[in-house]
Amino acid sequence: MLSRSCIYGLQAVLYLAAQEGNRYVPIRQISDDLGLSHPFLTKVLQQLTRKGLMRSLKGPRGGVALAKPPEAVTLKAIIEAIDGPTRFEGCILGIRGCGPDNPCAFHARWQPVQDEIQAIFSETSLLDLTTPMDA
Amino acid sequence: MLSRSCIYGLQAVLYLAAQEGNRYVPIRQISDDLGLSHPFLTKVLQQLTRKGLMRSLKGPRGGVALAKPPEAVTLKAIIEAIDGPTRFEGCILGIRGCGPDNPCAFHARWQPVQDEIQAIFSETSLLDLTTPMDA
DNA sequence: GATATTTAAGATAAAGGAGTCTGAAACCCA
DNA sequence: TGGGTTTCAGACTCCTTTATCTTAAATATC
Repeated sequence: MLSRSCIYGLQAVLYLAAQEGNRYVPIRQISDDLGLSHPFLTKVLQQLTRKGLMRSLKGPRGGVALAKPPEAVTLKAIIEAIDGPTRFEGCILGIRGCGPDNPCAFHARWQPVQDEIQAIFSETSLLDLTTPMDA
Repeated sequence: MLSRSCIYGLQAVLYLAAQEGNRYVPIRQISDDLGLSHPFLTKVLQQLTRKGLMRSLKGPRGGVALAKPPEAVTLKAIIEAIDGPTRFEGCILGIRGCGPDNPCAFHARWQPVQDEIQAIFSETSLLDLTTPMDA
């Protein structure tokens, strides 16, 4: 449903959001703590850095950090930066020409679910996932 | 979200469900009408035949047909036959150890959406998609 | 029975994602 | 200034999915 790259990226930014302060954290520390491949996670996080979602610093005491406060970063922003914008858009059955003008048979039933998926990713910030829900 | 194989399979069974009667339809006719690759669609439909969701007949006037009436076949059955059962299950963030006992931070928010996705695929039959919704 | 038609099955090829490796660049610290 | 640390960039490998090709098997029609 989400690519592995995307899952790694989300886990990493949630890890960063849970850190005290906003200091640089080495990718090695993140990959070790989350049990992910270090070279591959590095590749994924480079995408986030290039898109301006993270800052990075080379050298000792370097690493990666969030570019914005956790409440200003949505899951959607991370997902789109890694998987691209088309992940949850378009006709799920891939029917040619299906759209608002010419909806396929499944369109009316699926649209509400699709809207809900989009909404939950758009509205959930990293902060939401680092504080208890019943707060 | 769904594999291409799965999308092809769904389009094909919906095509069959929309046919008058339940006669055999050549895969070539389906692939031509839907604009899909014939050899690849053949491979996909073979999986459905092996799983008992379709019947097939070789030779002239042969082809494929639904094994059961359209109201007895759910989208879920098709999806599981092609993509396997794990498509919409498990933690969407791939967090280790996430489950009902030890839910991750996103679990409570995502679960209702996941349940809804499962429900719509389980409850929608091929017949539902060949008759107008407001019937 | 002969022939044309259609699916079945297996091997094979192409493409993309996942993952690794190496060297370079930047940076801190002594 | 020198050395160790860490990200960056690119090339490279591996695996799964997608797609094609070829041959065999089955069947209707003549």
